[in-house]
Amino acid sequence: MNGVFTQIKPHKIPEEIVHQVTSLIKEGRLQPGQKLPSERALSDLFGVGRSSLREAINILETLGFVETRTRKGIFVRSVSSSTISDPMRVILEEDRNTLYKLYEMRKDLELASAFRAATLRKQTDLSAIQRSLKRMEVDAKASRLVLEADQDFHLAIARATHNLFRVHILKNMLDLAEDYMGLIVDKLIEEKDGVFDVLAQHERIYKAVQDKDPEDARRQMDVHLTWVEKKWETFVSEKSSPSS
Amino acid sequence: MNGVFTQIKPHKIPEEIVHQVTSLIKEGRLQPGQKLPSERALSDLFGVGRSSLREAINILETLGFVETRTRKGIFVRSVSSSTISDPMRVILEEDRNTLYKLYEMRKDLELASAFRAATLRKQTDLSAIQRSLKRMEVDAKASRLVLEADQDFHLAIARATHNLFRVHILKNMLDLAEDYMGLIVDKLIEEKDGVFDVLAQHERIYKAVQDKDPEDARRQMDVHLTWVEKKWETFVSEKSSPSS
DNA sequence: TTTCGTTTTTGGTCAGACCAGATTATCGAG
DNA sequence: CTCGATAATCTGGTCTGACCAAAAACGAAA
Repeated sequence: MNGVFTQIKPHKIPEEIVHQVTSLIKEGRLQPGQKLPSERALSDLFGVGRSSLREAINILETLGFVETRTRKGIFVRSVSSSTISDPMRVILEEDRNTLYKLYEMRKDLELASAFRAATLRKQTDLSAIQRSLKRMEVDAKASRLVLEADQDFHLAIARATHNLFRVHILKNMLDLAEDYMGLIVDKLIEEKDGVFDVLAQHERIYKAVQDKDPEDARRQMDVHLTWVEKKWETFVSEKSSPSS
Repeated sequence: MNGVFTQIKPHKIPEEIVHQVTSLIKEGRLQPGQKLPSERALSDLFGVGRSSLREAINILETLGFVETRTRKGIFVRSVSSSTISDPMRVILEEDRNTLYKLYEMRKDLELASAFRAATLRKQTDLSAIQRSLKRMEVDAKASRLVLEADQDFHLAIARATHNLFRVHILKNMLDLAEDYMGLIVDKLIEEKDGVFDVLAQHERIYKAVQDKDPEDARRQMDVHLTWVEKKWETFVSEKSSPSS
């Protein structure tokens, strides 16, 4: 029965206002740069108290739809890129040092994935993994960016556990990592034969999964991710103290 | 020169509050699920008017950091909520049988948590864990619901790893499980001396963490979660085929 | 101990007030 | 009639106090 019924929520006033205004903006009836009436006027127009109106404006502002300039007015923002605020992102933005915590979690997650994949993998999973290996090899030899193929591999492992949640969470973390580490992965892998080291590690993981050896799969995954971590650390420390 | 200068903005009160609260969450001083003081109390604590406080809460809510439940209070959300839990909910709603996949993931997560906690735990963490043990014992003897104390224990373990993401994601999963399993945990534990079995298992985990024995901590956590899983399975099968 | 009704608390909302800049209106000097 | 200084007005930001309805906490009766 669960999930059949839609939540009935008492429509709060600010939310209602937010809905109206965003609709107007989306329809183009409110143009970017346009100045809205004053708070007092708006609260009259909507027939609500000023506090409720202000709360609505606050929401609209943090959503990026409008911008209030003190003592000047409320303006419709031009570049209202639908920024879906993700608290994880906010935290990462404020403090880059939490990145390695994220990596730590990812590592735990992937060790477990490798372990389970080694037991649960089917033939189609193996093919998918192999395809990602091939792709990386091709990209590497063409000295092209390898990041996508790398993500493909890791996601393929997660998929081999036939657990959707695992795939979702991993994907989420990979996205976050990509956004905040940038192309660092590519950079630190590309140097010299880094790519081929990675490739070899991937292949060992694949082998263990293929051989249905959970312990080894986990170990190889550990080796791989730890290797990357080390590379990353030296890369960062070189950057921060370029004592060349 | 661009990007060198920081924007000087007249510090508006709500923004200041938002900053403080997000910092507290990031530092882990505000835990996911935790209830904040009431609006009136908070406005006193911050020394601002209730309207300013409310605007701050509104911003925090649209940013996804807190959640206000009307007439119940303001609660800290797990930072993974928006990004991770929504897709998970969809999956669960579509197919209830995926619940055990969720449990599988949780298990992986917690095994890793126990492992790391055994290394990283500090004295204060041990106290916190012990407190949750005590609480469960008291609740059990008073034959009251034990679910909260149980969650407390598992969250305390996660906290002992000093990894914000781990705590938030676990909390998220616990909430999901609670929503879709209901009070099943309590039901299947309450029968006979199930509670005290659980308590004993918890204590063994605690012991391993205290003794800084990662391998054993993981093993004990495995034993515990597998035990619960088994209980759950028999419970479900009895329910679905009540051949009494 | 349990149950049921009362009091308190909580978030949601409104009205009115004050402040300090920004805007605009006003009006006298040139 | 123009220009510029001054005053009235408007704006967003903030505070206080009040009321409502539902939830939670409390307490008395069973």
